[in-house]
Amino acid sequence: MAQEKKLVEAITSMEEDFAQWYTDVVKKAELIEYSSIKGCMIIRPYGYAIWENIQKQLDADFKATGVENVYMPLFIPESLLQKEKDHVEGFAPEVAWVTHGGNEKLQERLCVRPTSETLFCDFYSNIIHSYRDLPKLYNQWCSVVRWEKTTRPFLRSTELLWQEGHTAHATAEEAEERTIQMLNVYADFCENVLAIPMIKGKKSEKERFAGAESTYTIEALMHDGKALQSGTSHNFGDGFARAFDIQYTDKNNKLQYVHQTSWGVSTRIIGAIIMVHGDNNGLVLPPRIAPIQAMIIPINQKKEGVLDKAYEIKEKFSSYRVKVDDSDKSPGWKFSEQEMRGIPIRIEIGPKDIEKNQAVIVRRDTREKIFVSLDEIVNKVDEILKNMQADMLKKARDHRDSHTYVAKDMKEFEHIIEEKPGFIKAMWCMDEACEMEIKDRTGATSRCMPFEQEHLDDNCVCCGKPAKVMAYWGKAY
RNA sequence: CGAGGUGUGGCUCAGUUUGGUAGAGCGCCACGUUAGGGACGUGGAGACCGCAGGUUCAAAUCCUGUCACCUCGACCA
Repeated sequence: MAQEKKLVEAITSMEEDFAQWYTDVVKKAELIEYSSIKGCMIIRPYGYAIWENIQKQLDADFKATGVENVYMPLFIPESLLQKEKDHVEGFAPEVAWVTHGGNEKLQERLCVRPTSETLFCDFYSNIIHSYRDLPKLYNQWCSVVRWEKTTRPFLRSTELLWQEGHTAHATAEEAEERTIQMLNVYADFCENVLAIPMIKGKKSEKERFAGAESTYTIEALMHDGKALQSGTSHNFGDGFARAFDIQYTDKNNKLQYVHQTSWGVSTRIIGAIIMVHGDNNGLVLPPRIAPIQAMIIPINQKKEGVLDKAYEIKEKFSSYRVKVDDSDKSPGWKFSEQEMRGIPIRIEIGPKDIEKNQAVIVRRDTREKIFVSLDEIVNKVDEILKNMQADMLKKARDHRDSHTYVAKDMKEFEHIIEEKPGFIKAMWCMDEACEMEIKDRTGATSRCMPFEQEHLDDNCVCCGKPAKVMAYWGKAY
């Protein structure tokens, strides 16, 4: 990486300033434009196309498990938000309030939804009466607003696009099953489509969602060694049902509370794609999510026949997302542009190639140049896209694994945090005091208690008392 | 919300110390020549210097206030 020749001067190198690198990539790849409202970004066509691909594939995954889409209101009356105590306390500091309609002051303030649990609960309390009405498996694609103090494109914005699934079940077991099922849907999607390996696990009490009985998470490691919570799935038990009075009559004619779940991923996941796969020349998109999978770049396109050949090649790729860059820029410009935007494959076609009935294919991630006969180009591109998808996941996994450390006492823990950014695996007594102390001393938070447990030691990394669990720790976005 | 920093054509910045009425590079537009890693020439458009007051004959420059953005903390998905 360090000795790699830097071709795009417009992007600050990661090693120099990771935060600036991120901002440069986001801007130069034309994913977003800053708007005049703090924390609200304009998602440009290329950035939105990535989100649309995420939506398309995740939505199909949800529906395959029986989920249906709905749409809930943007506003929540204050009284409704107040119904579940923990929930309000968790979200009240960061909600935006509507106080006036036109010039009239409202009788009751409305909050712009920071999340829609309360709306779904209110809705469910009206439509669920019998065990025959269960389960309810609803999801909505929408945006929510959280008045954040510090914001960054995709990672933390005031308004964010996401999906929130909300389900209601007859039994606790069924709710727990659904919670884990959706977490797996997310993790599989991230690995298979986004080429981002995830640590699946349970959040500590402290990190748990406001109002939830348990929160599960998928955690990814970014290139700079910081962790990113990339999706969550919550089991609410019957807490919300009791607060909102969501009851049904069971087979024995007894009144029961429903058990609920909610789960979401947001545009934040785009931040993960950038920070896991990107390099000093810009974005690198996994082929399965890339809005453009291959860009055909004609060389000397004014020369007769070159552009025609480029379009002719494009025609061969009807089932792929392929474009021709026929703009009036120089080839070098187009190369840089293709790299900044993370387009997985570049197909160069010029007079010399046409003579030999070939094209030059260049992989975005490895920059490998491959000369291929035009007769075999579709198969070759297909093969490269598949390899690239697999290689990117492997590379990300290797990076994560080589940046995951074990700490057995606080001295080790502090040393690792100082010297080697990444995940730290450490045993924990599950006492919140230790969690707080670790945060105070190192800045690291508990990321999750992974499903895949390991016994590293008998004692808690912090207090030395008997440990109950192995947890992942790290500095997080 | 605390500490520090920055606001000047679309972008990056010079000019501010010592007030005299705004400059460069890139980008943009037109024409021509080019074309295998951000091409070149010629011509052109584009800024009431973040905003609001104040001092002064005169303010990008000095004073007061305010807003926005960035970095680092605290808080949070």
